[in-house]
Amino acid sequence: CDNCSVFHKSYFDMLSKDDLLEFSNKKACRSYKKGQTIYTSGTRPNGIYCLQKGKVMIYKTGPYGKEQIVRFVLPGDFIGMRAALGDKNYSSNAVTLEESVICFIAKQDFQMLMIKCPQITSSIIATLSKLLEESDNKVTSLAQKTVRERLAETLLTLNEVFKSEIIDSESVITLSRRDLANLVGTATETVIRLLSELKADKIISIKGRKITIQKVRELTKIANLSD
Amino acid sequence: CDNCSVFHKSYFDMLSKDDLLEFSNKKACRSYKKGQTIYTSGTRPNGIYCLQKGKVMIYKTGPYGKEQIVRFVLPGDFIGMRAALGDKNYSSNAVTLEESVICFIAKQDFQMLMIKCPQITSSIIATLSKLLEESDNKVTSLAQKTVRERLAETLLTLNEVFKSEIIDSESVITLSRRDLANLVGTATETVIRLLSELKADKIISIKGRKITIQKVRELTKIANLSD
DNA sequence: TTTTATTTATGACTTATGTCATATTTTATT
DNA sequence: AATAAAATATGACATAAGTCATAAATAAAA
Repeated sequence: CDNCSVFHKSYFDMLSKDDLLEFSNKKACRSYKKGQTIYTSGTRPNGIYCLQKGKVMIYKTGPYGKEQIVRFVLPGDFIGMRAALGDKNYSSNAVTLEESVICFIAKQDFQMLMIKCPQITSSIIATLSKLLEESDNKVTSLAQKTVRERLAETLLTLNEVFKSEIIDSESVITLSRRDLANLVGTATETVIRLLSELKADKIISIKGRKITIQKVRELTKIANLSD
Repeated sequence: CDNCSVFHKSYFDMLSKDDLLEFSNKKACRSYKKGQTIYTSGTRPNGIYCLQKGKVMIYKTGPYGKEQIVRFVLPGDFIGMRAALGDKNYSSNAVTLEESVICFIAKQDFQMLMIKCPQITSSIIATLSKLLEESDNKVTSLAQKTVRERLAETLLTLNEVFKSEIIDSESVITLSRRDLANLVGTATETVIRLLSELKADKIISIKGRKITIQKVRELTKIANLSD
Protein backbone atom coordinates (compact mmCIF):
# COMPACT_ATOMS: atom_id res chain seq x y z
CA CYS A 1 0.00 0.00 0.00
CA ASP A 2 2.90 2.37 0.69
CA ASN A 3 3.52 2.95 -2.98
CA CYS A 4 -0.15 2.85 -3.97
CA SER A 5 -1.13 5.54 -6.45
CA VAL A 6 -4.08 6.63 -4.32
CA PHE A 7 -2.23 6.43 -1.00
CA HIS A 8 -2.76 10.11 -0.23
CA LYS A 9 -6.47 9.84 -0.95
CA SER A 10 -7.11 6.74 1.13
CA TYR A 11 -7.37 6.19 4.85
CA PHE A 12 -4.01 4.45 5.00
CA ASP A 13 -1.86 7.55 5.13
CA MET A 14 -2.71 7.68 8.82
CA LEU A 15 -0.81 4.47 9.52
CA SER A 16 2.78 4.20 10.68
CA LYS A 17 5.27 2.70 8.22
CA ASP A 18 5.42 -0.57 10.19
CA ASP A 19 1.67 -0.96 10.46
CA LEU A 20 1.31 -0.18 6.81
CA LEU A 21 3.85 -2.80 5.77
CA GLU A 22 2.28 -5.46 7.94
CA PHE A 23 -1.07 -4.53 6.56
CA SER A 24 0.13 -4.46 2.98
CA ASN A 25 0.98 -8.15 3.17
CA LYS A 26 -2.54 -9.03 4.21
CA LYS A 27 -4.41 -7.41 1.38
CA ALA A 28 -5.11 -9.12 -1.92
CA CYS A 29 -5.32 -7.07 -5.09
CA ARG A 30 -6.77 -8.15 -8.38
CA SER A 31 -7.88 -6.52 -11.58
CA TYR A 32 -11.44 -6.52 -12.89
CA LYS A 33 -12.65 -6.17 -16.43
CA LYS A 34 -15.30 -3.61 -17.39
CA GLY A 35 -18.74 -4.65 -16.24
CA GLN A 36 -17.49 -7.27 -13.79
CA THR A 37 -19.39 -7.82 -10.56
CA ILE A 38 -17.62 -7.31 -7.22
CA TYR A 39 -20.48 -8.38 -5.00
CA THR A 40 -24.21 -8.92 -5.27
CA SER A 41 -27.14 -8.09 -3.00
CA GLY A 42 -28.03 -10.69 -0.39
CA THR A 43 -24.56 -12.21 -0.04
CA ARG A 44 -22.44 -11.98 3.06
CA PRO A 45 -19.33 -9.75 3.11
CA ASN A 46 -16.04 -11.39 4.08
CA GLY A 47 -14.16 -8.13 4.13
CA ILE A 48 -13.87 -4.73 2.63
CA TYR A 49 -12.71 -3.64 -0.84
CA CYS A 50 -10.57 -0.65 -1.72
CA LEU A 51 -10.62 0.77 -5.22
CA GLN A 52 -7.11 1.47 -6.45
CA LYS A 53 -7.82 2.26 -10.07
CA GLY A 54 -10.97 2.52 -12.19
CA LYS A 55 -14.63 3.27 -11.47
CA VAL A 56 -17.28 1.28 -9.67
CA MET A 57 -21.01 1.79 -9.53
CA ILE A 58 -23.29 0.72 -6.70
CA TYR A 59 -26.87 -0.11 -7.58
CA LYS A 60 -29.99 -1.62 -6.10
CA THR A 61 -32.67 -3.60 -7.84
CA GLY A 62 -36.20 -2.21 -7.43
CA PRO A 63 -39.49 -4.11 -7.14
CA TYR A 64 -39.90 -4.50 -10.91
CA GLY A 65 -36.29 -5.45 -11.54
CA LYS A 66 -35.25 -1.96 -12.55
CA GLU A 67 -31.76 -0.86 -11.49
CA GLN A 68 -31.31 2.15 -9.25
CA ILE A 69 -27.78 3.50 -9.20
CA VAL A 70 -27.16 4.86 -5.71
CA ARG A 71 -23.56 6.05 -6.02
CA PHE A 72 -20.21 5.82 -7.73
CA VAL A 73 -16.94 4.80 -6.13
CA LEU A 74 -13.70 6.52 -7.10
CA PRO A 75 -10.04 5.50 -6.54
CA GLY A 76 -9.05 5.64 -2.86
CA ASP A 77 -12.59 4.89 -1.63
CA PHE A 78 -13.75 1.74 0.10
CA ILE A 79 -16.42 -0.50 -1.40
CA GLY A 80 -18.86 -2.45 0.72
CA MET A 81 -18.21 -0.52 3.92
CA ARG A 82 -21.83 -0.39 5.00
CA ALA A 83 -22.41 -4.14 4.95
CA ALA A 84 -18.99 -5.14 6.28
CA LEU A 85 -18.95 -2.65 9.17
CA GLY A 86 -22.64 -2.90 9.96
CA ASP A 87 -22.25 -6.69 9.93
CA LYS A 88 -25.11 -7.20 7.47
CA ASN A 89 -25.53 -8.82 4.10
CA TYR A 90 -24.93 -6.66 1.07
CA SER A 91 -28.12 -4.77 0.17
CA SER A 92 -26.76 -3.51 -3.13
CA ASN A 93 -24.65 -4.65 -6.07
CA ALA A 94 -21.19 -3.38 -7.05
CA VAL A 95 -19.97 -3.54 -10.62
CA THR A 96 -17.00 -1.98 -12.42
CA LEU A 97 -17.74 0.74 -14.97
CA GLU A 98 -14.32 0.30 -16.57
CA GLU A 99 -11.21 -1.82 -16.16
CA SER A 100 -10.29 -1.52 -12.47
CA VAL A 101 -7.85 -2.69 -9.81
CA ILE A 102 -9.44 -3.50 -6.47
CA CYS A 103 -7.80 -4.64 -3.22
CA PHE A 104 -9.50 -6.87 -0.69
CA ILE A 105 -8.96 -6.85 3.07
CA ALA A 106 -10.44 -9.59 5.26
CA LYS A 107 -12.90 -8.46 7.92
CA GLN A 108 -10.70 -9.41 10.89
CA ASP A 109 -7.65 -7.71 9.41
CA PHE A 110 -9.64 -4.56 8.88
CA GLN A 111 -10.98 -4.68 12.42
CA MET A 112 -7.42 -5.01 13.70
CA LEU A 113 -6.49 -1.98 11.67
CA MET A 114 -9.34 -0.01 13.22
CA ILE A 115 -8.21 -0.91 16.73
CA LYS A 116 -4.57 -0.03 15.99
CA CYS A 117 -5.45 3.26 14.40
CA PRO A 118 -8.42 5.13 15.91
CA GLN A 119 -8.13 7.93 13.35
CA ILE A 120 -9.19 5.43 10.72
CA THR A 121 -12.36 4.82 12.70
CA SER A 122 -13.27 8.49 12.91
CA SER A 123 -12.44 8.85 9.26
CA ILE A 124 -14.89 6.05 8.49
CA ILE A 125 -17.56 7.75 10.59
CA ALA A 126 -16.97 10.94 8.61
CA THR A 127 -17.29 9.04 5.33
CA LEU A 128 -20.50 7.28 6.35
CA SER A 129 -21.87 10.64 7.51
CA LYS A 130 -21.12 12.17 4.14
CA LEU A 131 -22.74 9.27 2.28
CA LEU A 132 -25.81 9.62 4.49
CA GLU A 133 -26.09 13.31 3.76
CA GLU A 134 -25.76 12.70 0.04
CA SER A 135 -28.41 10.00 0.18
CA ASP A 136 -30.80 12.22 2.15
CA ASN A 137 -30.25 14.98 -0.39
CA LYS A 138 -31.07 12.56 -3.19
CA VAL A 139 -34.29 11.63 -1.36
CA THR A 140 -35.29 15.29 -1.26
CA SER A 141 -34.44 15.78 -4.94
CA LEU A 142 -36.42 12.74 -6.02
CA ALA A 143 -39.41 13.77 -3.94
CA GLN A 144 -39.51 17.41 -4.94
CA LYS A 145 -37.70 18.10 -8.19
CA THR A 146 -38.73 17.49 -11.79
CA VAL A 147 -36.81 15.03 -13.97
CA ARG A 148 -35.27 17.98 -15.84
CA GLU A 149 -33.94 19.47 -12.61
CA ARG A 150 -32.65 16.11 -11.44
CA LEU A 151 -30.93 15.39 -14.75
CA ALA A 152 -29.15 18.76 -14.57
CA GLU A 153 -28.15 18.03 -10.97
CA THR A 154 -26.91 14.57 -11.93
CA LEU A 155 -24.83 15.85 -14.84
CA LEU A 156 -23.13 18.33 -12.52
CA THR A 157 -22.36 15.57 -10.02
CA LEU A 158 -21.08 13.30 -12.78
CA ASN A 159 -18.79 16.08 -13.92
CA GLU A 160 -17.01 15.61 -10.59
CA VAL A 161 -16.98 11.82 -10.89
CA PHE A 162 -15.54 12.00 -14.39
CA LYS A 163 -13.24 14.95 -13.81
CA SER A 164 -10.21 12.75 -14.54
CA GLU A 165 -11.56 12.02 -18.03
CA ILE A 166 -10.39 15.04 -19.96
CA ILE A 167 -10.61 15.55 -23.73
CA ASP A 168 -9.47 18.93 -25.13
CA SER A 169 -9.15 20.34 -21.60
CA GLU A 170 -12.82 19.60 -20.86
CA SER A 171 -14.04 16.80 -18.62
CA VAL A 172 -16.24 14.31 -20.40
CA ILE A 173 -19.02 12.18 -18.94
CA THR A 174 -19.22 8.71 -20.48
CA LEU A 175 -22.32 6.84 -19.43
CA SER A 176 -25.12 5.11 -21.32
CA ARG A 177 -28.53 6.78 -21.43
CA ARG A 178 -29.88 3.78 -19.58
CA ASP A 179 -27.42 4.21 -16.68
CA LEU A 180 -28.17 7.92 -16.63
CA ALA A 181 -31.88 7.14 -16.37
CA ASN A 182 -31.23 4.64 -13.57
CA LEU A 183 -29.27 7.30 -11.76
CA VAL A 184 -31.78 10.13 -12.22
CA GLY A 185 -34.75 7.87 -11.53
CA THR A 186 -36.62 8.11 -14.82
CA ALA A 187 -37.15 6.34 -18.15
CA THR A 188 -34.35 6.07 -20.73
CA GLU A 189 -36.50 7.83 -23.35
CA THR A 190 -37.04 10.80 -21.05
CA VAL A 191 -33.27 11.17 -20.54
CA ILE A 192 -32.71 11.03 -24.31
CA ARG A 193 -35.34 13.71 -24.93
CA LEU A 194 -34.07 16.03 -22.20
CA LEU A 195 -30.44 15.60 -23.29
CA SER A 196 -31.46 16.57 -26.84
CA GLU A 197 -33.11 19.69 -25.45
CA LEU A 198 -30.02 20.64 -23.44
CA LYS A 199 -27.91 20.03 -26.53
CA ALA A 200 -30.20 22.24 -28.66
CA ASP A 201 -29.82 24.98 -26.04
CA LYS A 202 -26.00 24.62 -26.28
CA ILE A 203 -25.80 23.85 -22.55
CA ILE A 204 -24.16 20.49 -23.21
CA SER A 205 -22.52 18.88 -26.22
CA ILE A 206 -22.96 15.22 -27.13
CA LYS A 207 -20.66 12.97 -29.12
CA GLY A 208 -22.13 9.50 -29.02
CA ARG A 209 -22.00 8.45 -25.39
CA LYS A 210 -19.72 11.30 -24.39
CA ILE A 211 -21.34 14.33 -22.79
CA THR A 212 -19.53 17.59 -22.12
CA ILE A 213 -21.02 20.40 -20.07
CA GLN A 214 -20.66 23.69 -21.92
CA LYS A 215 -22.49 26.07 -19.58
CA VAL A 216 -22.11 25.08 -15.93
CA ARG A 217 -23.91 28.19 -14.70
CA GLU A 218 -26.98 27.54 -16.86
CA LEU A 219 -27.09 23.91 -15.80
CA THR A 220 -26.80 24.89 -12.13
CA LYS A 221 -29.75 27.23 -12.65
CA ILE A 222 -31.82 24.46 -14.24
CA ALA A 223 -30.87 22.10 -11.41
CA ASN A 224 -32.23 24.63 -8.89
CA LEU A 225 -29.12 24.40 -6.76
CA SER A 226 -28.30 27.08 -4.23
CA ASP A 227 -24.55 27.17 -4.90
CA CYS B 1 -28.13 8.17 32.77
CA ASP B 2 -27.96 5.04 34.92
CA ASN B 3 -31.63 5.26 35.81
CA CYS B 4 -32.73 6.54 32.40
CA SER B 5 -35.88 4.89 31.10
CA VAL B 6 -34.26 4.11 27.75
CA PHE B 7 -30.93 3.02 29.18
CA HIS B 8 -31.18 -0.47 27.71
CA LYS B 9 -31.97 0.92 24.28
CA SER B 10 -29.18 3.48 24.18
CA TYR B 11 -25.46 3.16 23.65
CA PHE B 12 -24.70 3.86 27.29
CA ASP B 13 -25.27 0.38 28.61
CA MET B 14 -21.79 -0.41 27.32
CA LEU B 15 -20.19 1.91 29.84
CA SER B 16 -18.82 0.93 33.23
CA LYS B 17 -20.66 2.27 36.27
CA ASP B 18 -17.90 4.80 36.99
CA ASP B 19 -17.72 6.09 33.45
CA LEU B 20 -21.46 6.34 33.33
CA LEU B 21 -21.65 8.38 36.52
CA GLU B 22 -18.94 10.74 35.41
CA PHE B 23 -20.68 11.09 32.11
CA SER B 24 -24.09 11.59 33.66
CA ASN B 25 -22.89 14.76 35.33
CA LYS B 26 -21.84 16.25 32.02
CA LYS B 27 -25.08 15.89 30.16
CA ALA B 28 -27.85 18.48 30.27
CA CYS B 29 -31.45 17.38 29.91
CA ARG B 30 -34.42 19.57 29.13
CA SER B 31 -38.00 19.13 28.05
CA TYR B 32 -39.42 20.38 24.78
CA LYS B 33 -42.99 21.22 23.92
CA LYS B 34 -44.72 19.77 20.87
CA GLY B 35 -43.49 21.36 17.66
CA GLN B 36 -40.37 22.87 19.22
CA THR B 37 -37.20 23.11 17.16
CA ILE B 38 -34.04 21.36 18.37
CA TYR B 39 -31.75 22.57 15.61
CA THR B 40 -32.03 24.12 12.17
CA SER B 41 -30.20 23.55 8.92
CA GLY B 42 -27.05 25.58 8.39
CA THR B 43 -26.16 26.03 12.06
CA ARG B 44 -23.12 24.50 13.70
CA PRO B 45 -23.51 21.60 16.14
CA ASN B 46 -21.98 22.00 19.61
CA GLY B 47 -22.72 18.46 20.61
CA ILE B 48 -25.03 15.57 20.26
CA TYR B 49 -28.61 15.09 21.50
CA CYS B 50 -30.14 11.96 22.93
CA LEU B 51 -33.91 11.50 22.94
CA GLN B 52 -35.12 10.21 26.28
CA LYS B 53 -38.85 10.56 25.82
CA GLY B 54 -41.10 11.65 22.96
CA LYS B 55 -40.79 11.73 19.18
CA VAL B 56 -38.65 13.85 16.89
CA MET B 57 -38.84 14.31 13.16
CA ILE B 58 -35.92 15.23 10.90
CA TYR B 59 -36.73 17.17 7.75
CA LYS B 60 -35.03 19.02 4.95
CA THR B 61 -36.33 22.00 3.03
CA GLY B 62 -36.45 21.55 -0.74
CA PRO B 63 -35.83 24.11 -3.48
CA TYR B 64 -39.39 25.47 -3.38
CA GLY B 65 -39.58 25.58 0.38
CA LYS B 66 -41.43 22.28 0.69
CA GLU B 67 -40.53 20.10 3.64
CA GLN B 68 -39.13 16.62 3.11
CA ILE B 69 -39.28 14.43 6.19
CA VAL B 70 -36.24 12.14 6.07
CA ARG B 71 -36.69 10.16 9.28
CA PHE B 72 -38.13 9.92 12.76
CA VAL B 73 -36.15 9.61 15.97
CA LEU B 74 -37.39 7.41 18.80
CA PRO B 75 -36.40 7.26 22.50
CA GLY B 76 -32.85 5.96 23.00
CA ASP B 77 -31.62 7.29 19.65
CA PHE B 78 -29.18 10.11 19.09
CA ILE B 79 -30.16 13.27 17.23
CA GLY B 80 -27.71 15.22 15.10
CA MET B 81 -25.09 12.46 14.93
CA ARG B 82 -24.28 13.02 11.28
CA ALA B 83 -23.36 16.69 11.62
CA ALA B 84 -21.65 16.42 15.02
CA LEU B 85 -19.53 13.38 14.13
CA GLY B 86 -18.86 14.39 10.54
CA ASP B 87 -17.89 17.84 11.83
CA LYS B 88 -20.26 19.64 9.47
CA ASN B 89 -23.11 22.11 9.83
CA TYR B 90 -26.57 20.66 10.23
CA SER B 91 -28.08 19.95 6.82
CA SER B 92 -31.53 19.22 8.19
CA ASN B 93 -33.96 20.44 10.83
CA ALA B 94 -35.07 18.60 13.96
CA VAL B 95 -38.42 19.28 15.56
CA THR B 96 -40.43 17.50 18.25
CA LEU B 97 -43.65 15.77 17.18
CA GLU B 98 -44.91 15.67 20.75
CA GLU B 99 -43.79 16.72 24.23
CA SER B 100 -40.26 15.32 24.62
CA VAL B 101 -37.28 15.11 26.95
CA ILE B 102 -33.92 15.49 25.25
CA CYS B 103 -30.41 15.32 26.73
CA PHE B 104 -27.47 17.23 25.35
CA ILE B 105 -23.82 16.16 25.43
CA ALA B 106 -21.05 18.57 24.42
CA LYS B 107 -18.90 17.51 21.49
CA GLN B 108 -15.67 17.11 23.50
CA ASP B 109 -17.42 15.09 26.20
CA PHE B 110 -18.84 12.79 23.59
CA GLN B 111 -15.47 12.40 21.92
CA MET B 112 -13.96 11.47 25.28
CA LEU B 113 -16.67 8.87 25.67
CA MET B 114 -15.84 7.41 22.29
CA ILE B 115 -12.16 7.11 23.18
CA LYS B 116 -12.93 5.52 26.55
CA CYS B 117 -15.38 3.06 25.11
CA PRO B 118 -14.56 1.73 21.63
CA GLN B 119 -17.74 -0.35 21.53
CA ILE B 120 -19.68 2.90 21.41
CA THR B 121 -17.76 3.82 18.28
CA SER B 122 -18.54 0.58 16.49
CA SER B 123 -22.14 0.90 17.61
CA ILE B 124 -22.26 4.35 16.02
CA ILE B 125 -20.80 2.95 12.80
CA ALA B 126 -23.52 0.31 12.82
CA THR B 127 -26.20 2.96 13.35
CA LEU B 128 -24.91 5.20 10.57
CA SER B 129 -24.73 2.13 8.30
CA LYS B 130 -28.35 1.34 9.04
CA LEU B 131 -29.47 4.92 8.38
CA LEU B 132 -27.56 4.86 5.11
CA GLU B 133 -29.24 1.66 4.02
CA GLU B 134 -32.66 3.05 4.91
CA SER B 135 -31.94 6.23 2.99
CA ASP B 136 -30.72 4.30 -0.07
CA ASN B 137 -33.87 2.20 0.08
CA LYS B 138 -35.97 5.34 0.18
CA VAL B 139 -34.12 6.62 -2.89
CA THR B 140 -35.03 3.43 -4.75
CA SER B 141 -38.66 3.65 -3.64
CA LEU B 142 -39.00 7.27 -4.70
CA ALA B 143 -37.39 6.58 -8.06
CA GLN B 144 -39.32 3.45 -8.92
CA LYS B 145 -42.55 3.12 -7.00
CA THR B 146 -45.93 4.82 -7.46
CA VAL B 147 -47.30 7.14 -4.78
CA ARG B 148 -49.80 4.44 -3.80
CA GLU B 149 -47.00 1.92 -3.22
CA ARG B 150 -44.94 4.45 -1.30
CA LEU B 151 -47.88 5.47 0.89
CA ALA B 152 -48.50 1.83 1.79
CA GLU B 153 -44.81 1.37 2.54
CA THR B 154 -44.75 4.53 4.66
CA LEU B 155 -47.81 3.49 6.68
CA LEU B 156 -46.14 0.17 7.48
CA THR B 157 -42.98 1.95 8.60
CA LEU B 158 -45.00 4.41 10.68
CA ASN B 159 -46.72 1.49 12.34
CA GLU B 160 -43.30 0.66 13.82
CA VAL B 161 -42.61 4.27 14.76
CA PHE B 162 -45.98 4.57 16.51
CA LYS B 163 -46.08 1.08 17.96
CA SER B 164 -46.07 2.55 21.48
CA GLU B 165 -49.30 4.41 20.72
CA ILE B 166 -51.91 1.75 21.33
CA ILE B 167 -55.68 2.23 21.41
CA ASP B 168 -57.87 -0.86 21.85
CA SER B 169 -54.79 -3.12 21.46
CA GLU B 170 -54.06 -1.68 18.02
CA SER B 171 -51.23 0.73 17.26
CA VAL B 172 -52.40 4.06 15.92
CA ILE B 173 -50.55 6.41 13.60
CA THR B 174 -51.16 10.08 14.39
CA LEU B 175 -49.80 12.40 11.73
CA SER B 176 -51.30 15.19 9.67
CA ARG B 177 -52.00 14.54 5.98
CA ARG B 178 -49.47 17.23 5.20
CA ASP B 179 -46.69 15.50 7.16
CA LEU B 180 -47.65 12.20 5.54
CA ALA B 181 -47.34 13.82 2.13
CA ASN B 182 -43.96 15.32 3.06
CA LEU B 183 -42.81 11.88 4.11
CA VAL B 184 -44.11 10.01 1.06
CA GLY B 185 -42.99 12.74 -1.32
CA THR B 186 -46.30 13.78 -2.83
CA ALA B 187 -49.08 16.39 -2.57
CA THR B 188 -51.38 16.52 0.45
CA GLU B 189 -54.45 16.07 -1.77
CA THR B 190 -53.03 12.86 -3.22
CA VAL B 191 -52.47 11.43 0.27
CA ILE B 192 -56.05 12.32 1.24
CA ARG B 193 -57.46 10.63 -1.87
CA LEU B 194 -55.36 7.48 -1.48
CA LEU B 195 -56.16 7.20 2.23
CA SER B 196 -59.87 7.42 1.40
CA GLU B 197 -59.41 4.58 -1.09
CA LEU B 198 -57.58 2.42 1.45
CA LYS B 199 -60.33 3.17 3.96
CA ALA B 200 -63.05 2.21 1.46
CA ASP B 201 -61.21 -1.09 0.89
CA LYS B 202 -61.19 -1.66 4.69
CA ILE B 203 -57.38 -1.89 4.66
CA ILE B 204 -57.07 0.98 7.12
CA SER B 205 -59.48 2.79 9.40
CA ILE B 206 -59.43 6.53 9.97
CA LYS B 207 -60.67 8.53 12.94
CA GLY B 208 -59.75 12.14 12.33
CA ARG B 209 -55.96 12.23 12.29
CA LYS B 210 -55.65 8.73 13.73
CA ILE B 211 -54.94 5.94 11.27
CA THR B 212 -55.05 2.25 12.15
CA ILE B 213 -53.87 -0.48 9.83
CA GLN B 214 -56.49 -3.22 9.59
CA LYS B 215 -54.93 -5.54 7.03
CA VAL B 216 -51.14 -5.59 7.24
CA ARG B 217 -50.83 -8.32 4.61
CA GLU B 218 -52.89 -6.41 2.05
CA LEU B 219 -50.93 -3.23 2.69
CA THR B 220 -47.63 -5.11 2.32
CA LYS B 221 -48.85 -6.39 -1.02
CA ILE B 222 -49.80 -2.90 -2.18
CA ALA B 223 -46.40 -1.62 -1.02
CA ASN B 224 -44.71 -4.24 -3.20
CA LEU B 225 -42.43 -5.35 -0.40
CA SER B 226 -40.65 -8.68 -0.54
CA ASP B 227 -41.18 -9.55 3.14
C1' DT C 1 -70.30 28.94 23.19
C1' DT C 2 -69.17 31.46 19.19
C1' DT C 3 -65.82 32.80 16.05
C1' DT C 4 -61.73 32.05 13.50
C1' DA C 5 -58.30 29.36 11.58
C1' DT C 6 -56.67 25.17 9.98
C1' DT C 7 -57.18 20.76 8.08
C1' DT C 8 -59.58 17.44 5.41
C1' DA C 9 -62.25 16.25 1.49
C1' DT C 10 -63.75 16.31 -3.53
C1' DG C 11 -64.24 17.85 -8.15
C1' DA C 12 -62.33 19.69 -12.46
C1' DC C 13 -58.55 20.31 -15.15
C1' DT C 14 -53.63 20.26 -16.74
C1' DT C 15 -49.35 18.34 -17.56
C1' DA C 16 -45.12 15.93 -16.86
C1' DT C 17 -43.57 11.71 -17.63
C1' DG C 18 -44.12 6.79 -18.61
C1' DT C 19 -45.11 3.21 -22.21
C1' DC C 20 -45.17 1.25 -26.68
C1' DA C 21 -43.81 1.18 -31.46
C1' DT C 22 -40.50 1.78 -34.87
C1' DA C 23 -36.57 3.80 -37.35
C1' DT C 24 -31.83 4.93 -37.17
C1' DT C 25 -27.35 4.88 -35.53
C1' DT C 26 -23.64 3.05 -32.92
C1' DT C 27 -21.16 -0.64 -30.92
C1' DA C 28 -19.80 -5.37 -30.55
C1' DT C 29 -18.85 -9.87 -32.57
C1' DT C 30 -17.82 -13.25 -36.00
C1' DA D 1 -15.65 -6.04 -43.55
C1' DA D 2 -19.91 -8.02 -42.67
C1' DT D 3 -23.38 -9.39 -39.61
C1' DA D 4 -25.64 -9.22 -35.38
C1' DA D 5 -26.84 -6.94 -31.31
C1' DA D 6 -27.53 -3.13 -28.62
C1' DA D 7 -28.22 1.68 -27.87
C1' DT D 8 -30.13 6.02 -29.38
C1' DA D 9 -33.67 8.79 -31.26
C1' DT D 10 -38.61 10.31 -32.18
C1' DG D 11 -43.49 10.10 -32.54
C1' DA D 12 -48.02 8.91 -30.65
C1' DC D 13 -50.59 8.07 -26.86
C1' DA D 14 -52.08 7.03 -21.98
C1' DT D 15 -52.24 8.17 -17.30
C1' DA D 16 -50.58 9.07 -12.68
C1' DA D 17 -50.29 12.69 -10.07
C1' DG D 18 -50.00 17.79 -9.51
C1' DT D 19 -52.56 22.30 -9.18
C1' DC D 20 -56.38 25.19 -8.29
C1' DA D 21 -60.89 25.99 -6.44
C1' DT D 22 -64.16 25.40 -3.09
C1' DA D 23 -66.91 23.00 0.41
C1' DA D 24 -67.19 20.50 4.71
C1' DA D 25 -65.32 19.20 8.97
C1' DT D 26 -62.13 19.73 12.86
C1' DA D 27 -59.44 22.05 15.86
C1' DA D 28 -57.95 26.26 18.08
C1' DA D 29 -58.79 30.66 20.02
C1' DA D 30 -61.50 34.23 21.90
